[in-house]
Amino acid sequence: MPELPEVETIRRGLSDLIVGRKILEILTDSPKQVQPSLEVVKEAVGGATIEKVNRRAKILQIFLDNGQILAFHLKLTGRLLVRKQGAPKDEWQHVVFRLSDGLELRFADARKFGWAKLIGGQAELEKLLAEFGPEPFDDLTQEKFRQIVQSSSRPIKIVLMDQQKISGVGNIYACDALFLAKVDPRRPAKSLNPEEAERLYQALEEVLQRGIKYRGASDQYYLDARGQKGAYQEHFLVYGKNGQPCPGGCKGKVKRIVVGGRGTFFCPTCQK
DNA sequence: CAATCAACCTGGGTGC
DNA sequence: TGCACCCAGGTTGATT
Repeated sequence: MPELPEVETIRRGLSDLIVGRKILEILTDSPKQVQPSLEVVKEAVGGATIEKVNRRAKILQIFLDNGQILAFHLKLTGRLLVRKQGAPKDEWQHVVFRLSDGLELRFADARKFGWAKLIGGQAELEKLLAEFGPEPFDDLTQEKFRQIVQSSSRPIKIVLMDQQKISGVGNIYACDALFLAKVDPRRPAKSLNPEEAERLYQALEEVLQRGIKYRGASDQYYLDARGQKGAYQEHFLVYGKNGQPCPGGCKGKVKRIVVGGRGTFFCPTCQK
């Protein structure tokens, strides 16, 4: 999916484009993706005005003036696009929120794994978000990171991507952070010494920051709220670079292995 | 408790 | 062209 940098880029776009607009109607050909049900959501959000757009972990939240919240998870291939009414239909467009001022918020999703969920209020939202670990750039301090790393014997890459331990990190940024920190993705997390843990913490924040700076990675499906591609894919360190020369200049090649069932890219020479 | 795997669905790429 | 097969930014739930 969209990982933290992609979801954050979408959030910023949505914040600029849809705050202050009213939701008029919802149209869908994929009602399963609208929860708890299309009827309930239609009833709850119809006529409500959008007040703000937040992000926590990989979840976007659209706050409405009636106290309810629309939460979205884009999973692997979800897009949230703001278009003018009448603009050409978007690829894989499945849920359309008709807005005031002739706009539409379109939820497109090739694989239909993503969802839009109605949240009744602040308490329910907090309950949903409580299952996520600390947020990079916020409450994920270096000290907290070190504790998380020390408390698991699972492969470090799995721990980085475990949303209950740390929020927002997916496959791309986990691979690149581990390369930047020169840590082998298969290492048991608790085997990292304090110096390695600190290096990985810095590397993680660095690659996430780059992701945001380049407005996300448009490997295949990701687009921002305006339908624009990001550019981080042009700056991948090792992600997707199987067989290519190590970007660290060690004369080795990037290798693809499987860790926890996910394709994992790393340099066996540089990453110890 | 941890590891593994299937499932949710669809599309793109590759090789025969 | 067709078809089989593999891979995919995520997460959940069942099984071992």
